[in-house]
Amino acid sequence: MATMKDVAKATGYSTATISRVFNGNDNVTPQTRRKIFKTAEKLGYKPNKMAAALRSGRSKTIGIVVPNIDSEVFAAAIKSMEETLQQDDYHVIISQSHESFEEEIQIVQNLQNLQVDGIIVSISKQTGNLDHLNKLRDMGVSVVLFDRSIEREEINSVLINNFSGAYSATEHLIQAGCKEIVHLAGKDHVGIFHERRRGYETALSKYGLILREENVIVFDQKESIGLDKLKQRLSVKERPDGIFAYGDIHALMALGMINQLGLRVPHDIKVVGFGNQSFCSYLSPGLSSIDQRDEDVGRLAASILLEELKNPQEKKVFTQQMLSPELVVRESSRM
Amino acid sequence: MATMKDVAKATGYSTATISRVFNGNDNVTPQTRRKIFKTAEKLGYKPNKMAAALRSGRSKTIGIVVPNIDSEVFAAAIKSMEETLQQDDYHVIISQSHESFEEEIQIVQNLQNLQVDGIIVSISKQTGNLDHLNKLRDMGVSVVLFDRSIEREEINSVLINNFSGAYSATEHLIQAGCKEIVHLAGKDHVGIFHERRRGYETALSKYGLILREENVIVFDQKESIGLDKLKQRLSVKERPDGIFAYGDIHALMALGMINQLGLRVPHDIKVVGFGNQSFCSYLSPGLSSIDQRDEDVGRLAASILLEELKNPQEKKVFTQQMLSPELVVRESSRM
DNA sequence: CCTTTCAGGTTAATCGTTTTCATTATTTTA
DNA sequence: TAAAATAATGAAAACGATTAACCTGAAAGG
Repeated sequence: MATMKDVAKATGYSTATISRVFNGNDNVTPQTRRKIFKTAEKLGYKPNKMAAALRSGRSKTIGIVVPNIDSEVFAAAIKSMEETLQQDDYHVIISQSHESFEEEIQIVQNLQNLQVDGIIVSISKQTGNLDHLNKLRDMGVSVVLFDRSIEREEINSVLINNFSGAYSATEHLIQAGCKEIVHLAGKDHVGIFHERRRGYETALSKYGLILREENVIVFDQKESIGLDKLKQRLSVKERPDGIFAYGDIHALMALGMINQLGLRVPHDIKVVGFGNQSFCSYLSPGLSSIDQRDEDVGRLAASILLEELKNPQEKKVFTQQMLSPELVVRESSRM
Repeated sequence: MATMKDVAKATGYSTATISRVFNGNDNVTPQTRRKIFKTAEKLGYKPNKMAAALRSGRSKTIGIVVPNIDSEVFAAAIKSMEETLQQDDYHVIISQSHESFEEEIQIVQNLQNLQVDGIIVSISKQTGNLDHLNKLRDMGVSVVLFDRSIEREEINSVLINNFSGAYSATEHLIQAGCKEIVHLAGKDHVGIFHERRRGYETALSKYGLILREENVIVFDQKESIGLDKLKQRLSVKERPDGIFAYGDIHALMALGMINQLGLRVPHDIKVVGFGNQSFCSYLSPGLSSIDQRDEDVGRLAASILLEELKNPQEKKVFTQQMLSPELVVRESSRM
């Protein structure tokens, strides 16, 4: 493998000049530049990024930390992050915390040793504080959170407005004529699920509907208890006429149960999910859902990071963006 | 940030010894080891991987190249690769080729400049030859392909047997009583789709069923033409009683159409998909499907890579693994 | 014609490790 | 007990770039 020295020797220039040529726009004559490029090409010279990273302190590498890579949310966000960062010649290193706070801390450590220039993180459900990230930030590594955060922390973040998403979903059901709406809820200690529940509750009260305890069913795809409760709730005489699920998968499970009970969607009961996963549009009836705009989130997070990397990171300045998710109406909730 | 020198100065040992301590089991007294670890801890010393990489030529980094990160197949495979590699202290760099041969070549170049120790690739649909990968291999970088490959190439690879998967899916439909089975097919120039079609055809002929041209419908979720054709095919008097789709999404679309036409699954027509995506089990009726074992594929590909990294890569020796996918039977194809 | 100025280059130190070779201390062997 | 073998450590040269600081020669200004 040819090195800078080889190119220097071959062209008669010094390595400094070679370096300038390969790093863009310093003071070099166009002719010099051309000559150097040509012989570099001929020698098959490619800059060794490790060496550059070591010397300059900038690795041109960004760490991305997510609970899990599989999961449409994170996969889609990572996709657009990679695309955005790659445009500025950054590479992307991926790690999974598996929803464990400890693993997350370990990973952040590792990434620091790897000299990443920045990291983009979606914190684990167990993450109790952001000390590990703040420490990193203090050491000059840019940090951006996405999808999940912790309130009151002064840190760059790109979130979606789970509250407003849930609110519009519920509002939409109400406007479609639903009077008795069930909410399939996530565990309440998870911030985003809590917000979704709040959105549901607020919409109900705004429209003068009564918030009934039995209409909030905590639901998890790994446990059958939620499904049982739903079945019960749908089997009473005055059964609900709308369901807002905190996730598309849960909406899908509800659809199955509805089907089993011989009810028809949307005629007897209307359903809205959350996430707008790709299968929603291929179901029939199509499942209405809240689009989380994962790719937008990813792109934005990456842009904020790039911005901070370009400009001398002024202390204590941080960006918080909250995207509004969009309701996508399909047949499952039509009047 | 503390460096090796700092630890050396603080302990009185030389950097060589520090290095030995941090790289495991060379000749160092347990006491020395302990002392060094202790002061290293105190100083907050962490080895700089960039420097180590530069000096040793080993970056402890593996590049993963996939067409797209979102897509359950790749996301799941990447997930288990990351988990496997991380156990041996390797990091994972991800790039997307967007199904473009040119991008793929570019990426492989980049990864080489990054001094990755190995790469795991799922080639793009456009990739016509493996010159770029063979070149890399010749330069001492380990290469493993997964999910997709090119016939007759002598290169490490982990694939699933698309033929046998499709065969068992079709066979299963036949054994469930289907006499007239439609195959929703992918474009035939894509290797894996071609194999699936072959599996379908072979099963038919094995069981003495006639292969009718009108029963093979090329289908793409982005075009409506396939769906139209399917509708037509299902609207005739002697309509098909089974559908084997080359993807779960396509099966899902078929289910929608079946629903629309007032037919019942599995009573009037049975359906099997391919991929066993997570939504399959939450549908009702549950969608039978071929499980591609993405996580196994990922884990295996990573293991093969690790193996090769450990042992001096003997030339011209390569491993090819073909996993058999498994049929998962659900209600959509019950008798 | 002499001094500035500045574009275009060069020199050489440096980033933080790994690793070869040499050195010293310790144990084994004959 | 001397010689040989072994174990534990050290000195210093890489690895391949970046970059601060320093040159040089020619154009420009007076």
